[in-house]
Amino acid sequence: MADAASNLLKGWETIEPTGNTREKLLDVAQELIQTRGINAFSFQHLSQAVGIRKASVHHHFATKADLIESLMARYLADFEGLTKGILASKVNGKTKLKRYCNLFLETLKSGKHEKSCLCGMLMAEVSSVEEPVQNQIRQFLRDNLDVLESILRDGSRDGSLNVTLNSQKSIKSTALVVLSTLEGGLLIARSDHGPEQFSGMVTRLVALLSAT
Amino acid sequence: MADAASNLLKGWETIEPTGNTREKLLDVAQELIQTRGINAFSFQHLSQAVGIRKASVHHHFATKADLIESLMARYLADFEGLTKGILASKVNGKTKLKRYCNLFLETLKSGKHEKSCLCGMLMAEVSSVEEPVQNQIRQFLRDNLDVLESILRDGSRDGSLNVTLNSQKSIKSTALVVLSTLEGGLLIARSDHGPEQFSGMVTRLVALLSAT
DNA sequence: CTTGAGCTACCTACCGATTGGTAGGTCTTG
DNA sequence: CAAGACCTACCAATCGGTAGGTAGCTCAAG
Repeated sequence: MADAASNLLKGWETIEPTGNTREKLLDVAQELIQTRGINAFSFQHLSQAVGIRKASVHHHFATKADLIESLMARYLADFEGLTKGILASKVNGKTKLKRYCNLFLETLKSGKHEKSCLCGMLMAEVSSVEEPVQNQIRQFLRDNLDVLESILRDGSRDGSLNVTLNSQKSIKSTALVVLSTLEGGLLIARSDHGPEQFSGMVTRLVALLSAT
Repeated sequence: MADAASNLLKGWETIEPTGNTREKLLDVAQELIQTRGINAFSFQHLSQAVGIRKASVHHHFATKADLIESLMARYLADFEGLTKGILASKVNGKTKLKRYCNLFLETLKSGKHEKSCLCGMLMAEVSSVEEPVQNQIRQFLRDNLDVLESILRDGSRDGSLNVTLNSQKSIKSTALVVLSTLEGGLLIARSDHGPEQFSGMVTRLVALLSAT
């Protein structure tokens, strides 16, 4: 590592298309935040993991707030793509609900260490993020509650889920129960008995909402 | 249950609580962790809030890990007292469940800023705490799941709650769903629409588990 | 074809502030 | 006088961030 000069020269031969470093920084930052949290990761860790110097990270993201905002924007877009895929699939509501829950399970299982939802981690440390990111968090919640509401409505219509639809408030509350369960379940499973525990919980949650 | 404070002492001749400074330190630390998280509070903040110097905090708690361990020990004991009171009360299971959920609502509403569950915050930042505290977290989870299981069993017996009891695994999973919902709901409500939102979610959760 | 301005991406070296923690002294009280 | 509680003064490490420089690429003007 001491011969940074030769690293520099040899590095350029195998340089890849621009934009790659920035994405890699976001990838590592996301993994670090999902495993450790926002206040337990630093530009130092980030730079070491990616293989560039700390100051170079600032070239891509001026401040930590900028980094997190960019990261959340990407996360929101990714999640929206995944949920749209589920909503568009031609299966009944119960199956859609299962698939939606599996997004969280996959998050927990992916990577070397057990990860939580990025937005869940930011919610826990919400007092440490700037206002733009707080708005992004609320956006994530609104998006997901809308998706869940849609799924619950589908399931109620096709008879696979049992949700009382007479009250507009009721279905929104049910969506909130589901999202809360998934977010809380991730945190608990990560500290306790891992993906298996989470998976069992999801099964029970879906059963609670299923038609008898 | 062993008092963690006595672990710091060679002998156990000083069981009696020392001056209230120590308790005040724990109070402030708990409030800071519940609002900001473990990595966003420092001995500096703590000393300023209590009105003593930073070095004096170290007189009461040698390290940050010691502080958190003592804090969690107190929290576990407090929570156990509260839940025992609920379990012992002569009301039906559904009412017990409502009262249990209200413990979390009260946590959210208490204090100047909106607070989450201490254990929920530690779960989010679990990678930043030492092994003894990780064990305390798991203890908290086990205690609460046992309490919930007991409540659900009561409600099933007296007919106020509708939980399929044929499977031992089912009732444990249901307890986990409830705890996850409460922990996740605290985080969401704190970032979104506050105690009202949480309260509405709890109402829906109880309804989902109620006898038709 | 060459030159050089301007760009991106990265670097070394530094900044003040804050972190958790320690050494050692002072004051009070039983 | 012993011990608990609190103090001042310090430490190395790390934090987010900045200043200023360099290597390679692109592209237009001479």
